[in-house]
Amino acid sequence: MPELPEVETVVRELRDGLQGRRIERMEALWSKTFQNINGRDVDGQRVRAIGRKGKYILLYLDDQDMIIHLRMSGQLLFTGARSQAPHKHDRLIFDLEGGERLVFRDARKFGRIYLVNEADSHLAHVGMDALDPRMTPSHFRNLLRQSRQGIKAFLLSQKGISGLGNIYVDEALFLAGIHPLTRCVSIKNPHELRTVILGVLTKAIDNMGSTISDYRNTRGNEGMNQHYFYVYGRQGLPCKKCGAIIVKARMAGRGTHFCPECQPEA
DNA sequence: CCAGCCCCCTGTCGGC
DNA sequence: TGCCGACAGGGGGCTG
Repeated sequence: MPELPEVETVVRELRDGLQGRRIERMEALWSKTFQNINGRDVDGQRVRAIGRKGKYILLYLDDQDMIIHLRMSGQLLFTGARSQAPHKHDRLIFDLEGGERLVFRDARKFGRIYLVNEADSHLAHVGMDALDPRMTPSHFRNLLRQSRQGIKAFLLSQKGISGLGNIYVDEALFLAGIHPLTRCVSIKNPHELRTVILGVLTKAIDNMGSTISDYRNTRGNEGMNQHYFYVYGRQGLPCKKCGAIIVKARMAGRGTHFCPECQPEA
């Protein structure tokens, strides 16, 4: 479900509603969700700071770091009253000081929450965040030079650059006029692709993310960016640039949407 | 190294 | 209506 813009939207809301507050008690309703690496517990700890790397949410607690990945259907929701019974899909409950409650809801049970000593070292294998200022034009160009993968597979891999998923890869490649199977090395204008990626992600953040079915922000609201897609989910409809019919095909293991005219095969 | 599977799960939708 | 397969914003593991 959530890619960088959806995760960033949630992170900004958590900075508002969770940062600086104490977790009085955590309750696990589905044991697989919570992966406790070092065996300690979070009860009584304060959330000192909140960060993000790619699609990972980082909670810096007093003594440990918590890493949250929503995967396909995970949601973090402020639900208010503690008296109400848990929702069918609630996997983890955080009772916060002051009486409010933060719930991790996840229909498909793919989401994971890790308690680790240091988040940053734990995520060292994840590529640089797409919006990191160090993702300069020359750095991005070098990443493309070093990979022999197709561009869609590379951007989805989270190696080198992290945060893009199936929606925003398809949208960015369309706007850059690049066929999804183009080899990274063969991309003529990496600078332009990087610029397009930044534009696609920041516009989606401005629109509070994209909701296809499951994504909600921490208040349970849908995003708005799904109303502005060029290709994602638009198979069979005319291209907004040239009028050709948008095609959906399986590429890099995922449903892939593109315009055969605007994104010719290399 | 890379592409292509499978798996982890549940819900939804289209076809018959 | 009901059943059944395909598919879904992700990612880890395995094989060829």
